Amino acid sequence: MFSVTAKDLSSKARAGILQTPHGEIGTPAYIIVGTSAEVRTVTPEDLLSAGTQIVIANAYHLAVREEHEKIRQKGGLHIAMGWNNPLMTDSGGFQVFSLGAGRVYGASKIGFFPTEHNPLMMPEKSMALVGEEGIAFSDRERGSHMVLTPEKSIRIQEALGADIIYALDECTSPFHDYEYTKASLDRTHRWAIQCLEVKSRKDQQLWGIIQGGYFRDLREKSAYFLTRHEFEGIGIGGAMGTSKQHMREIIDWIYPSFPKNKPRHLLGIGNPVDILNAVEQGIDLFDCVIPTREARHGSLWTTCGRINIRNSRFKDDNSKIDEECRCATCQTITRKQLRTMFCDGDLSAGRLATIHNISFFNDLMRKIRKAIQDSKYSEFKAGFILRFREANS
RNA sequence: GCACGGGUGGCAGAGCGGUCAAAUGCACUAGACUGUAAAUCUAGCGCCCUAUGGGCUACGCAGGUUCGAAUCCUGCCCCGUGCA
Repeated sequence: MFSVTAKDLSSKARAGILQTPHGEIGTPAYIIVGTSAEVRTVTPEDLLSAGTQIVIANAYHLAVREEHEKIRQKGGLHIAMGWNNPLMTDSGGFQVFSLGAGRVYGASKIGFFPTEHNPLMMPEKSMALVGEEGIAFSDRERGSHMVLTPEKSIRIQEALGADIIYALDECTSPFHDYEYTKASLDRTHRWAIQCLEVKSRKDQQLWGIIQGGYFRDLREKSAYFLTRHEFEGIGIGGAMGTSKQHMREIIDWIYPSFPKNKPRHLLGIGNPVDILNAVEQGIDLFDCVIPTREARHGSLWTTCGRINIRNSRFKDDNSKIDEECRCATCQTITRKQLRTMFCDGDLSAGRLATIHNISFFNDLMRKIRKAIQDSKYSEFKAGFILRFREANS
């Protein structure tokens, strides 16, 4: 199912091929996020022409309004989305964080947290409550309520029918102390086993997720545990500490447990620099909302750094968004034109920006693969970052 | 001509004696966004300074009342509606 095809000589970076019933994925790869069975603003044709290899949708968001049943009746996610290429679904475990601590404190997976607050002391503000059996989600505004158990998550993901599915986990946050994170980790492991036991479709790969926050022994324990069960791929999830250095350490801690022949997915990461660093640490897969969300918000990624296309300095800029980019957007429109569209509230601006950003990230991964195959990864990385940051500052 | 109603920051539109450099929305200027409750959110938006504070000029124009006026009074100039 996964094979390494090339290794960089001066780092842990590797290139490989991940096989699925809907096609192969060359790794390192970027998984484009399509939470609700669509990548916002963009068509499957757009995705393909932007070099997309694989898309990830979300079990919670598709099940909270019973959408997964309709998708099952249609014949599955591939058909419902019009995407006859590799697909992945997330279990819903991340929503413990995003609808809990993330929502209550506006926190993200990496970075500063106001540690004087502890979401455990304010459970009424959270939309996700965790118990031994599973997660209880409630949305008072929308009046929705649902319970996600390991088995339920698998059933939903089997109804959706993605090529790769995830075991239900609990994504903790840096708010949680060692004791909580440890208890949560043991629970996530029990859930992971339940998912393995309950899984019935043979055409889907089940992957497990390493948790443990920024606690070395917990991360090592989790990595050891998960890699010794029959998961076909390994996700690295949860709180990544409060700095990029912490994330780096976490990956280093768990690296010794990684089986060489299984793909490693750093969930929810990230931006180009994070990716370049993590690839060097042996990571194969990434996914993040950055390309799509930021595109809709007017942030465009280029080889010379990120730009906000709405800035007035692009008012008369007749150059391409990125001179090196070959995406459909860059072939047809200038910075000035795209800015005008954004400022006019033209909805197709979001689509054009999304096409470009997706293309940029897919292209970055393509270059990374090439550099690894040529065993010039460190050189490539240094050159890319130099240019990326130089022009951006 | 008479009678009402109204003239507020780039625009729309609150305020109707002090807490008003003036609500709110739009526009504008920046910023944020890392397993998507995000086509969203945050901040700034009269001028100047020794800038989590201080000064100056402002609510059609010109006067007046008052300790104090965008807010009250008088005249003038515009705009809308009705009646001649």
